[in-house]
Amino acid sequence: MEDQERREQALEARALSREARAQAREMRTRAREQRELARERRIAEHVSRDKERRLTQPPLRARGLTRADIVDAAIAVADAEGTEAVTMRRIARELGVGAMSLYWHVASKDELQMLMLDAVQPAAPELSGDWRADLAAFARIARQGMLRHPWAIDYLISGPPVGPNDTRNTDQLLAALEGLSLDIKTAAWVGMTIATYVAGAVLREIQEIRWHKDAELTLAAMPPEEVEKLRRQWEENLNDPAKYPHMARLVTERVDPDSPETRDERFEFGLDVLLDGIAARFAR
Amino acid sequence: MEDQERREQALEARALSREARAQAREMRTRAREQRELARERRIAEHVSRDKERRLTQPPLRARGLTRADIVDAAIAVADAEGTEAVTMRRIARELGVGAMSLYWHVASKDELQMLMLDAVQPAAPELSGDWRADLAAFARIARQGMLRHPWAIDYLISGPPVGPNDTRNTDQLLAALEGLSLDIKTAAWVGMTIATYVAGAVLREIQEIRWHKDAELTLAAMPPEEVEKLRRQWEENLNDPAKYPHMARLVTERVDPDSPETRDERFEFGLDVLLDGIAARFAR
DNA sequence: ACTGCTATCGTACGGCGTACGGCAATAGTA
DNA sequence: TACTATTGCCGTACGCCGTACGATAGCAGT
Repeated sequence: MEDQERREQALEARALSREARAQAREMRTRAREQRELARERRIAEHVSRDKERRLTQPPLRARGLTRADIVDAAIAVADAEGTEAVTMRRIARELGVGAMSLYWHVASKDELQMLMLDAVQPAAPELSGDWRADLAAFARIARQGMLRHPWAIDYLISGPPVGPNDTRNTDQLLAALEGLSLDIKTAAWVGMTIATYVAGAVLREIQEIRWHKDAELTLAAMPPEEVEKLRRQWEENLNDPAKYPHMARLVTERVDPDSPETRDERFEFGLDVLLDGIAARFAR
Repeated sequence: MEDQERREQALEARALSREARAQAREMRTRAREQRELARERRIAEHVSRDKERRLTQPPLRARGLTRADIVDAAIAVADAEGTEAVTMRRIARELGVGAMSLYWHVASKDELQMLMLDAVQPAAPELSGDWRADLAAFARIARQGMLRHPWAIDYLISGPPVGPNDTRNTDQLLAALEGLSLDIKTAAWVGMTIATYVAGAVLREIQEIRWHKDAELTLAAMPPEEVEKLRRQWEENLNDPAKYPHMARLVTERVDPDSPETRDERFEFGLDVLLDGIAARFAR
């Protein structure tokens, strides 16, 4: 076990004193309250649209429940409130039916998640014939699709790797690669490499976004002098040239590699580098 | 909403008949049983090692519970049985203490997950000075670390993006990039691109592994003629040149892009392409 | 009038995270 | 030595979760 030592080293922090503990708990509670407030605000935005939909369509009970209804409702809940809010009971309430009624149409929550995931796969782009442009368009669309439904990444991990829409997109991706006239195996691998980069980028970005939002709320719940102290501490920690000689340069030159403003730019940067690599190796 | 039509199209499947439904349920139950059997077998493998550890160390109650004990136990459970098995009650049982005792040492399950994640970050490799070799070594170690603890990906999404070990590794990654003598921002972005590729690869691979295992168990629980029918159906579906003209080539040429045997090779392929891109753009 | 199928739902079970308050052991102080 | 405060641990309870099971009510075919 070579990481044994590192583990212990990472956990040397001792238990806090009782009052520090109580204070921390209070802060957490406050942060949670902030989060819930934000959630409610977010829901309020969605509510009008939902109500409209409810009014312009015939009442559900008249025309009967369908799989599509359930999936739509689940997606709406996930979009508005995130994965944790997606429960069978909640979806049923949203549709005005009993919780167990859903199980007539879907076998389990897992199956529902699969259906949700496949339902939000964006359509592949039109192909121009320029492999590089097409591949880039592919990557952008896939990324945008995932960022529009950030909850999807939570299900991506547990579900099966392909649904029908996913299959069609993969096929289109292979089509885009025809311009390079590779053998089919190499083409599949190149396509997979692009998809891999996109998946990683989306993963990182969603993680960033969530953490950013969370940190904001937590900070909002703290007294300003605490915030200032924390910021200073954080900066000093990173700026310690003995511990992190290279990270220090980032701080002193005021470069924030995780800045939200450069998110798109960073994605394009990596994508470009990757396409360069493909071109260098395969373009005739 | 441009994906509205696709969603409906993807969900046109009608409700199943009663007996098909019952049969499907039975199959699911059988598959679950298989899964549980496999889980128990897996646990049995781990149990001896754990017992040994339990015996060679002083009993916990004598020396008192620590954060590190809790994190270790949680990691052990996660390694043996996956994320779902990691519950506060279970960890406590594993340690021979009450469930609520854990909360003296960790603030919440979320904090525990963060600690687990940081604890299994592998150490960065020694640097050779050859940027390309160093970057590749980095990527390989990061990947291996995650594959050794496949549950980590589940927590990666929800947790904050950095812990102490992660910070140190990032610093080392920047160090490896010094050979290219880039400005710090570009270096950070290049490093991030590598990390992104690795994250995506790990995500895909773990997804693949899980699905593979799951499919195996499901198939094992089905009568052989059912299996054969399913396989034939699946192949015909993919082989339909009208629907998936390019996927068909994969089937006819007997290329399986998701084959477990080529997992390492595929990772190296993409990594190589990416490094080519970096070299093409930045190597002097 | 009777039968059987479709769709819906109420109840209940076991498990989850964790708030809260109590308790024993220990340490600090007079 | 006696008293007190702190630390570490834990039993109970609450409100969630997914979902098994069986009971309907409406409807179609005979």
